Amino acid sequence: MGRNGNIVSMAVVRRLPRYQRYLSELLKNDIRRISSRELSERMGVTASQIRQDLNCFGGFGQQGYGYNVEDLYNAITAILGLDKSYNTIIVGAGNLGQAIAGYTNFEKSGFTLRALFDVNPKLIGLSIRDIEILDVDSLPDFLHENKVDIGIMCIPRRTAQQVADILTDNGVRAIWNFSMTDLNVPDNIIVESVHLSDSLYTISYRLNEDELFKKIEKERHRN
Amino acid sequence: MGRNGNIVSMAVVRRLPRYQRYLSELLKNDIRRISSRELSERMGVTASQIRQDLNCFGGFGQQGYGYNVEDLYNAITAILGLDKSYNTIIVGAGNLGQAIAGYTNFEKSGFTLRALFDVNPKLIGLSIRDIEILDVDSLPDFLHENKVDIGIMCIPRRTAQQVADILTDNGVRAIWNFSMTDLNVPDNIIVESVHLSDSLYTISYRLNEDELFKKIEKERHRN
DNA sequence: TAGATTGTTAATCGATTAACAATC
DNA sequence: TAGATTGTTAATCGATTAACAATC
Repeated sequence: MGRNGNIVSMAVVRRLPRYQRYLSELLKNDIRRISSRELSERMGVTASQIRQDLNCFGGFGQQGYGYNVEDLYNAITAILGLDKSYNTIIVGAGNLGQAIAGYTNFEKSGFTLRALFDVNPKLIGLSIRDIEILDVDSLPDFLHENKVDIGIMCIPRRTAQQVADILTDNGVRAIWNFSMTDLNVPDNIIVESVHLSDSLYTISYRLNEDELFKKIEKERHRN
Repeated sequence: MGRNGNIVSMAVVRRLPRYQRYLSELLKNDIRRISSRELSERMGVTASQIRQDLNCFGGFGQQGYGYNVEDLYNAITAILGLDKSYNTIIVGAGNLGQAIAGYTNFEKSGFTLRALFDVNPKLIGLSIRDIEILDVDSLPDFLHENKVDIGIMCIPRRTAQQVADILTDNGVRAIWNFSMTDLNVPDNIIVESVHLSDSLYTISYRLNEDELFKKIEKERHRN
């Protein structure tokens, strides 16, 4: 068992959705079979890695043949839990919350948005795709009456921990966190954080790396 | 030099913004000095890792004392290139594009949004924070006339590669990609992809992992 | 000075890649 | 059968952690 309490390491798990995307493309192009070598060339990874990754979950290929695209696609879809459905809510119905609420692709993959919540009286009562924006004060009551699997947090840093506590205290099993802060939650709760600013700052880092190390080199010579 | 052409490994680089966030919190709370051990306890990482990471860039601490919070904060800010400014544009002014356009925090960190682009005639001509939404057809001309460092792509998969080509052919040095597809770009172009669906699917995976491996175990017994 | 804590080297751990026997 | 390609073991590589001399 990995350090995150995961059976399979997160390094592998994070590659699975990408495999699914590429297989879905192959399916669309009516490609019926594929070898790990050919898939590896398309994806820019090693064939070894693909075979190792898949074999965490079972032997999906056939020696001398490769993999049946449709079977493998279905297998990975099931591994990702995308053959099941999930109730979600969004807390924070600002621009980002509304953007995520608008992604109908998530609905198609089995993630059903049950409600949005906000503090802003101007937003409360409005609807997005016929899903109402409710007062965040009613969140605990809503969670008592509705089974919610995933809470999507799109609120400012300030109130994030407080909302996370409400979610985890009321049966929500996983949090998709867009608040730009880290959350403290019980061990059995899954947290997936998307820190947009962290992601952006890696870009500015990389834009400056060469210059930075020229400067560091120069300082070293001085001493 | 790392495999991404990076001097410092991306594993380290991706931790830097988090260090900066924690140091900024310490600053706010008027904490002047901190040891790697105490910071490690707050952040839930090892003190060794913090010292190793920082020493990729220089010796910022002092034996027997620790680190001066303000100095270290400023150093990491400079390492991340956040002491400089960047011109950005957003291609795709839908919900997500508008959400990102609305993040005034990015402006504060030196990322200046110069324009948005869209194909939708209903959006073209509108403004967000006084920044106009332009016709995507005018994108090449705009890039000729304006130095743009970072192109932020919030468009559907279908046209993503095409737009990426326009950006990279016209002097944009980095792409922050929210289109749910991989992009092919020249080696010298920086791409940072935020695959929201990939992130979400790791949650459904983790919600089902235990059950999945019970099933796999059962199948193994059968054979 | 004595205590604390860094910067850095060495040891460990985990992830990736290579190799190849098994087998379709 | 011969060729191809898997599943899996072994080797390599890189990242993390531990240890400790240097030094504030």
